[in-house]
Amino acid sequence: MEPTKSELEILQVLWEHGPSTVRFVNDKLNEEKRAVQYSSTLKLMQIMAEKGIVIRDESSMKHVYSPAEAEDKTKNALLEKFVDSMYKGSASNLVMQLFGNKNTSQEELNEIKDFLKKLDK
Amino acid sequence: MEPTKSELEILQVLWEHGPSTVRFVNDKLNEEKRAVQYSSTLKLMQIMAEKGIVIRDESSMKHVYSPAEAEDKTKNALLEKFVDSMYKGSASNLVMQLFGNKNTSQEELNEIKDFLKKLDK
DNA sequence: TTTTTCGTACGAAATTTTTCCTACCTTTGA
DNA sequence: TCAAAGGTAGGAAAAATTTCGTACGAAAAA
Repeated sequence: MEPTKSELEILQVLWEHGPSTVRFVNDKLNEEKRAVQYSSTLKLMQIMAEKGIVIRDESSMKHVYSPAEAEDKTKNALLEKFVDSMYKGSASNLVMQLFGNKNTSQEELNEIKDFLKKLDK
Repeated sequence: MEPTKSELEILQVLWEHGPSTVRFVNDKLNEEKRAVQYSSTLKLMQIMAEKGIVIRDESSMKHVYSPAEAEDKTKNALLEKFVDSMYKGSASNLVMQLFGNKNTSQEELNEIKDFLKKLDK
């Protein structure tokens, strides 16, 4: 299913740090993103568990949550949706946009070029 | 400002077809996306005008709406946000994900190659 | 002229998403 | 033992987004 904006933030913590408790995720959000109450994070993660976006291990009192799907799979789906809606499905258009964007560093651009060259072999 | 999901759909019609009336946009949405009432599209476009996302020409009775910002500028901003949140700001990671995905075709790759050649000149 | 069609304005409802209060249970430590 | 700290559950409210009914005016057609 489709994670909402806030749900995505939580997924990102789980991706980065692995299976986590609500307390841990909430702390990270407060450190890295924005102020949010513990009970809000709890509620959201409960909803995500209901939706099947995350899996909850209840064996210990402190429930441990993990992403239900692999990071890559979810990201691919979101990326594809983004490309579809923003670039009519054309990945090359997206890349061209990236190269036209002055915020993309030269270093990044070189990495991309190298990567594409290798792919071509 | 940040367009919402529905607002983005409207922007896309405006980008593709140029300055348009509500009627026109609503027709396109119904053809290309999903059923939606005229008054809903009208309301949304009015809100977008208030927010400054689009500009409204009221000189004729049929108001004509255009995007307030260039398509590229808006898309760059959204792309950057996407890269930041999903790939920690690494555009090359995004590209790798894109082409690690089996759905991206050889044709797409060739387009990019051509594009890069031209860039190099 | 009169009716019908097509436009905008606006308020309010519906839906989705987010936030947090409160109750209550378990564990910890004084 | 028993208070304090820390956990979950659940409901409800708040906020954001989306949808649409209705009123009303202008233009076009009959």
